[in-house]
Amino acid sequence: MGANEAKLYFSTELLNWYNTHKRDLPWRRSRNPYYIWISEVMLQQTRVETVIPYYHRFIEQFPTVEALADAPEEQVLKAWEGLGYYSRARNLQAAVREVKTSYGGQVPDSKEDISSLKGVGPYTAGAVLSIAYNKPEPAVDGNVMRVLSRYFLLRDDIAKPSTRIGMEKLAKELIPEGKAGDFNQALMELGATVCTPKSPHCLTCPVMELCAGRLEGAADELPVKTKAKPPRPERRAVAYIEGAGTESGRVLIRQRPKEGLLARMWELPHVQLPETLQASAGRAGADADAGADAAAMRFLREKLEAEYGLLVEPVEPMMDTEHTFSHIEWRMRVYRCRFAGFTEGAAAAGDRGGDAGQASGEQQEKTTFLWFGEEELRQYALPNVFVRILQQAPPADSPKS
DNA sequence: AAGGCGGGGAA
DNA sequence: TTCCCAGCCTT
Repeated sequence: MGANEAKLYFSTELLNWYNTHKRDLPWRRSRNPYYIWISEVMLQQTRVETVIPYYHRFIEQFPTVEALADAPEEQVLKAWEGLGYYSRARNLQAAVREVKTSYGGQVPDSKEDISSLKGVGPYTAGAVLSIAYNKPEPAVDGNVMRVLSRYFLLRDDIAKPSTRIGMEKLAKELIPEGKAGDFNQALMELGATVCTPKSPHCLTCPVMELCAGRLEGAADELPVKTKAKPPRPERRAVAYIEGAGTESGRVLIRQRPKEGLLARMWELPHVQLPETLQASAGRAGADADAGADAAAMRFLREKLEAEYGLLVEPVEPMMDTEHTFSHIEWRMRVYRCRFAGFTEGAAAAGDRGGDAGQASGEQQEKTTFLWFGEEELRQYALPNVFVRILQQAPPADSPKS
């Protein structure tokens, strides 16, 4: 069996299989390059089932390049709330604005032009070019690398950039004449539904007869991929600050800095506890933690005042929760706090949000605080971990039992 | 080349 | 629990 024969068999059978087995996905009902692009960005590191509702809402809210380009960033971030990797949303809008101003609103159809857009890497460029324009460009993602690793018995570490380059070369050779869009999608579809990471469904695979990985009994060990480092744990004390008087029923939130983790998202104020306070905070309500809670509450109060001129009086622990990022694990304890104002020099939080100057760090950007209630729910984007806390926390004005 | 950057579903 | 998902960007 020659190598070329195995390749032709692979492409032919895969394409035939796709034509009868492809899922009916929203973005497959359109050839609009803008819609394809939106879907591809949302699908980066995110599952199809998760993306579908976001996709519908997003194209309804921003139906054209122009609509997204002209929208306030706050609104775009809100539409992305819960999807994660929020730089995708900011990069997408920046790129769409570039398309509006430099490309007359038309999504570029050349590799060079589309690759110059923010957030458009090798995969997304190939996906849009092939699916929307049927250009013979490879679109190599995790699915494709897994499928090719198994079928061609490639033991290269797919975590290495050099491996992806090789896969792209191979994938491009496999594209049947005039069928780039369908073939690339077929490759990913096979990886998503048949050639799965664990226990692949080889018996229903359209190319199992010549799959070198299966014939070698190595399908389960492929692809080779170096393990990621485990996330580093961080203990954090969160301030659940209830409003009083005209702000009754609301909770104080702040906006994160414009760069870095969860950039420009809103959240409950929180501080990382120093190592000396990290060890003991573990189980809410346990007597043994009373001292640790007292120390954590004191640290929380002092830190918020020093950093933001925010005066609070922590009252008691409310709940514990964890949130794991790719590289950090937040172990959080939420403390109910009484609001006691801002120090002189730090503007009070108002309906429109007030700037609170930071006592330390002359070059740091100012932090905006505001009272978050029912009316603000639709406007401000919060990471899921804080949405969960707010949902579980009892209403601020409800009597405690 | 390595690390930052979310969140959730599947096994 | 562990893995990894239709990846990209910065250093």
